[in-house]
Amino acid sequence: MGISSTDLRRAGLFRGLTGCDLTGLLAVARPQQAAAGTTFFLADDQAARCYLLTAGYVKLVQAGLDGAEVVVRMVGPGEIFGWVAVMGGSCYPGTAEAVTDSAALAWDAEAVRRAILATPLLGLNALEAVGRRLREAQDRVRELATERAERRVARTLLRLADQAGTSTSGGVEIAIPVGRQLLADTAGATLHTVSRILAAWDHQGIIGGSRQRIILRQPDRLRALAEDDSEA
Amino acid sequence: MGISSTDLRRAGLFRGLTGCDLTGLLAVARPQQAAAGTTFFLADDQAARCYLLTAGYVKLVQAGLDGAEVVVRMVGPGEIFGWVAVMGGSCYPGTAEAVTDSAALAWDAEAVRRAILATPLLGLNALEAVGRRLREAQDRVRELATERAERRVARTLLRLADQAGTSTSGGVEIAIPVGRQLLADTAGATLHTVSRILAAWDHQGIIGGSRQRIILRQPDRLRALAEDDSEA
DNA sequence: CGGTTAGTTGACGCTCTTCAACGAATGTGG
DNA sequence: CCACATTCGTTGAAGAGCGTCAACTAACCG
Repeated sequence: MGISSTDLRRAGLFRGLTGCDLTGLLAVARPQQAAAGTTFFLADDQAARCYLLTAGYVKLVQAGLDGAEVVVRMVGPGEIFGWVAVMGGSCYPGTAEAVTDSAALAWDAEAVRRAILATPLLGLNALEAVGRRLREAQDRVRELATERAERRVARTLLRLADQAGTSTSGGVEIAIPVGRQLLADTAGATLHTVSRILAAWDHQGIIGGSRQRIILRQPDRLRALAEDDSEA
Repeated sequence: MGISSTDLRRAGLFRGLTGCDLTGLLAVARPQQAAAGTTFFLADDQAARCYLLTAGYVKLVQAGLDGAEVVVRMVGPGEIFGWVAVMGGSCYPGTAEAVTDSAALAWDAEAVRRAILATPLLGLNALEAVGRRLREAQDRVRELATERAERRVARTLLRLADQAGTSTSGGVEIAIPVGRQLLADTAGATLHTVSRILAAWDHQGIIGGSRQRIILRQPDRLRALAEDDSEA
């Protein structure tokens, strides 16, 4: 079950690259695994490698001064992580912890620099990927600054569904084990607030699920909560 | 008062480029001005150009659903803006409004793509610049999610001082006209909360200044407020 | 000197956090 | 298969922070 070049081509990062380029990149990549709960790297580690997630889900977590955790990003298959610190030659700003059993390809910082210099299109693609993430981060800044918890949680659920949703008969199920704490750390709220909000939505039939599992039964109503100015 | 290649070289974006590359880039750049209060581009405009600020200060603003504004970033001389939207071929996510009279160099989206393909190092530099932005944005996400208003305002002031501070006898003066509203939009708070916080600091001699002008009289105490877990 | 913009300050109340206790689901070892 | 510890989730009550409303003062500008 090796990783083929066609797998790689599917990742946006490698769009437009020649087969030759891809095999060259594969040759210097190191496969790496992380079981659920373990990490690819820790915050403040010297950034030595950057990653392309091939399977599983990884959360990038930053710790606040008082121990509060914030999920900066959820990474899904085909997405890259750890690139920013590597390009800047600094330390990783957060910890990359596998939420499910995960697999990734890792490249050394120097190998990536060489690859971009040799294949400028790769740099262009990376720039686009990092740019998209910058945009997402800026959107979250706006949301945290202006919107209230309920709406942020709604958005968080929709994003997760977008990233890891599988359509079932009863609605869209999020294929990642999502606990209240994780949701809270992602939405910028406390476990308690999230629990209350979800309980209310559950009673209204908007969502369902059980421990660590969430099903969006009425995504439209969630979308309304996330975007509308008035209530439903 | 044209812009020389040495000016450009000072901007991190062009580090390591040859004089030949630089003159080529200069040849396709269009100088553009914006008086204080006017804009380089508006949110939801089709992203046609990206910019390198050569003089002045520009704020990138996103508007929330209810009309609340959030300052996503303050841009100073030598920094680039508008790149993310251009690379993604999408619309600008926010408005770029000059806070002081400003000047910039603008490049067409296609020219930038060509330049990066021709000069991969430029792509590498851009990737690093965008990466730094991403990191800053993620830091702000963490701050907004975990810290309270007072600390966020302290950080905002320190950042502004870092970016546009001039040392004077009485302390570090921020060389940008900073109103309470701007500060609030940047820190993620309301005008009123900011006013109260600054009034308190003023009484304690931590800061000073007058209308639209702020002087950090005791930057160390501000730093303590921004970073320490306990109070002063 | 009026008009306008920027800033201050008080009172009130809504969200959300905090503190605390409880209930429910999962896994483990006997 | 059942007692057990552990993790996860729920729910109530109290209070803090900060947003909102409102009124007022001070500075700037023709």
